[in-house]
Amino acid sequence: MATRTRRSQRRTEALSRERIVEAAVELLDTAGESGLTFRALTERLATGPGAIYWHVANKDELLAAVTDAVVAAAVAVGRTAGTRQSPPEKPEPQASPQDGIRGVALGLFEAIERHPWLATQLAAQLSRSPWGTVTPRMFESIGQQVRALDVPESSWFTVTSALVHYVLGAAGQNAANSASARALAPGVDRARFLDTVSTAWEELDPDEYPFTRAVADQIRGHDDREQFLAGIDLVLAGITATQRREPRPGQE
Amino acid sequence: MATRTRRSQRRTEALSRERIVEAAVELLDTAGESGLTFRALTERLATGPGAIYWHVANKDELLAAVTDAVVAAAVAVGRTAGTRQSPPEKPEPQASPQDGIRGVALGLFEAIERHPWLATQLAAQLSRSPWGTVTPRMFESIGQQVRALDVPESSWFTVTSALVHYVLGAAGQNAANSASARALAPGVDRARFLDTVSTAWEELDPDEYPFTRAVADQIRGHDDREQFLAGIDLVLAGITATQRREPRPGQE
DNA sequence: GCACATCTGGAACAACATTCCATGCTGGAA
DNA sequence: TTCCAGCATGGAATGTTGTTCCAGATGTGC
Repeated sequence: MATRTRRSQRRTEALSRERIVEAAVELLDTAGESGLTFRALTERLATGPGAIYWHVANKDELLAAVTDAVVAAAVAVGRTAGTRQSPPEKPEPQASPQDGIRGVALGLFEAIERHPWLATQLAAQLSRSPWGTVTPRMFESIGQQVRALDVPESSWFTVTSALVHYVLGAAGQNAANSASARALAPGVDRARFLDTVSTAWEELDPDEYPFTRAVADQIRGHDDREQFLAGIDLVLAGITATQRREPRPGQE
Repeated sequence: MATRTRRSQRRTEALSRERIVEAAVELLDTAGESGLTFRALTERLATGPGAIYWHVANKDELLAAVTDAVVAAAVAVGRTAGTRQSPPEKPEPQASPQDGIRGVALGLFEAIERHPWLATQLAAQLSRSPWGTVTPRMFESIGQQVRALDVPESSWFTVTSALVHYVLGAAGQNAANSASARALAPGVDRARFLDTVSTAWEELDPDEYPFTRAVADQIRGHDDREQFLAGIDLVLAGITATQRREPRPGQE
């Protein structure tokens, strides 16, 4: 607790909204959602609550800013078609729109994997102000790729919404997996964790859960990322299937 | 505040886990997520904290129980193919699996619409214990319909996951809409709310948000439920498109 | 060198989840 | 009936949280 060097540090590393957000992200990553408290923040930034409250209105606004910052970085990475830190000289010469969508989706997927708290926060932020700054960000990144498909403009909104919603739901669930896999077995491979889940599902009531028991074994070998992309491809296939036909099918 | 009749009521309406969960749901519905406090619970149940803690371990467990109860009711309704309170005598004679899936999805959709806090809680519960009691419930309801499609067994898990994930993401987002529409304009129609959002999107930076600005106008007339089902149909179309082909397409 | 708005941090406060414990109640045994 | 064991209860007390208040420090205009 460096209490004596504060005055000389004052303007050397001045407090700013960005520094607060940065510290909050680190706290969330290391200590989890319950680890982000104003007291921990003041200690980490060697300051007092008043200083923080001068830059952010309250905890909700801080969480919103944190979520927005991480999402912004995620879709920025995703926009370069999914390869992490690709050299910006030739940004994917003839990447298909499908690959672009996979890239953005994977960017969000990996962001949630890196920051497990992001799943909950995304849901919370979308509930609090659904049309805030985070929704347009994802909407824009995916929508730009949708526009590159041969989808009629009247369907842009619906199609993009479907993709965004799938990404949100899937990434959230998969982030939860990796989070508890990490918590349950820090060093052990996730195979052990998946095996536990699979066994638990196999022991469900046969009358109530026949289907879940039947697919329980498929959990064991599965790869989160592959399955996530398989879902994306499912939606993409649905898009091309329903948008390419001439006027409309008589009955589904 | 009936403080005097407590002793005679003691065993008349005994405290139970179910009564606590029921009261918690009502509190969440009327006062929002922040309205569910142990103090409010004790007042509503005319008891003390110790009595509640005798039945539930802590707030997290209470929230898990509450979420599970609401989800269980939702998929039970959805399983009867989407029509609310249909007479149980003839439960949908020749309903297609597609309609079954739409029914279960709509059941969850409407549950989140009725209980706006459910979206956040679902995300939180899935993050805390992803393979708890709520995931198998949704998985089973949708999976039983997937099995009725002509999908090969090897794809059951992937296909069902994709559907569940879309439902979670879409229902969460749409619940957020109706929630803030209600909060913003209690009596006014949601057209006014959608108009506000649309205008906000039209005023975004043209360089950063060209697509979002382009589709902003499509927000105005759109119906949450229709769009939700359109997304479901998109995934269903993708399923039939990719699963009906004989062995496998050479390249996507 | 002086005043001003900007910025800081410590102390104080209300609300919260949770724990503790003395007391009440109920169903069965004497 | 009377008693007792143990399930069940509710009020008081505790520690932590988000948030507010305010006296003072800091750097910038004169």
